[in-house]
Amino acid sequence: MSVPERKQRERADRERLIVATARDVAQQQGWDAVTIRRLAERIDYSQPVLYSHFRGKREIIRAVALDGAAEMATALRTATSTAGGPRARVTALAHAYLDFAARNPPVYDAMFQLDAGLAFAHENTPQPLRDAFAALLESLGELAGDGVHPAPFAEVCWAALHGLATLTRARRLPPQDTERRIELLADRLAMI
Amino acid sequence: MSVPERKQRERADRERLIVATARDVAQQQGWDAVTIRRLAERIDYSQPVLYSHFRGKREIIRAVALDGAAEMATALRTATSTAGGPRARVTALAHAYLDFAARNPPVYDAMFQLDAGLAFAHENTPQPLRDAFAALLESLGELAGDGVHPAPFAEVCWAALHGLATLTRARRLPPQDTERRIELLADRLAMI
DNA sequence: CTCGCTTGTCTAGCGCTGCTAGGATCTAGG
DNA sequence: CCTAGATCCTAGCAGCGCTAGACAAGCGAG
Repeated sequence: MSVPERKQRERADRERLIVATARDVAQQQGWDAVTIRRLAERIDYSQPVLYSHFRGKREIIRAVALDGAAEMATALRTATSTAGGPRARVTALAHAYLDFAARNPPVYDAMFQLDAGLAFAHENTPQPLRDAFAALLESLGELAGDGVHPAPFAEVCWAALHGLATLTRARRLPPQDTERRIELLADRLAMI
Repeated sequence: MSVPERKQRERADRERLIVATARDVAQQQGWDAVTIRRLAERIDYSQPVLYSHFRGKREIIRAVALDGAAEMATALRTATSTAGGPRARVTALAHAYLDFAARNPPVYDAMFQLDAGLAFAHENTPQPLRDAFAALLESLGELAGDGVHPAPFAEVCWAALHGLATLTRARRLPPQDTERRIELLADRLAMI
């Protein structure tokens, strides 16, 4: 292996380490605790090293969001693939979605709430995000019914799931009725 | 008027000025630009004066949220009161809700996104928030249908509206199809 | 009217943040 | 071994939330 190749690989490793550390700190103490200084101390480098990888905190959040999108896409696909009919698929999808949001709040925020310079359904939407949304569309679009455009339909379903996820976590909705809400959503939106 | 009364009134005036200034700055430049220092400079007082009114930034956000909740409640009631049937009422409500969110992003964030120590459906939920949610329930609950609990139903509707509002503003959903999404939501959720 | 006290306000400061300039150090190639 | 360049760190700026302690204004008592 040539020397520049090794250097490049080490650099990529360190970049992954930064992103993983950021995600870890965010998971433990929230995004506010993710400071460049703290990350630098955690990985035993000085601050300017981090700035040589990422332009700022926004770009780190962005990197975490892209990682999370890939994870979520596989989680959704796994959940729907093992379900029987369309009705079971949509509830499985809803459970998987809300479960991911509940288990990884900072990652979910990075993907959908924080300002990480991310735009969806746009020409320069990064691939992992496109893929995660595709995973949603796959299961939801098939339930749109005759004469209903699958895309806006899936968007509304997604919005409902997103609303349930964020309002529950922000303690704007009591968490105990989640199951009933999912069933209700499936009944109405995904009526077969 | 007695002297302590006058002092108390002046103090209340100043408190309203602080909240109004915070809302103004947030509307113009976002919540990140709302710093105690900046607010103090804007109202020509020093920082400790602000801390004599509010324990910190959280409490200021909270005050803005409560103001906004009262505003939203009247906006929703106005919109639904002038609509004819249930179907017209739910679309009017959806439009009013999304309109409020689009016109007052920082206020909406203070109410539903930011950590302002606010909890809904809780014993110590402040009155304006209870009232805003009551305004939502009024119009949405009547569409639940037979054998469906109105409260969870209204919560799901609310979650869908919240999802549309936040995802659109965060540029996760393209804004141009909003009208179609509202119609779709009304068709499915509020089918009569 | 004057004195002491409460109440209100400000100045100054601590520790933290994101971010950057410029110097030190280490490495690879000649 | 010696030099050029890449790499990294020390040190610093401006701004943040928040607070301690100094200071002034206004009140009631004598």
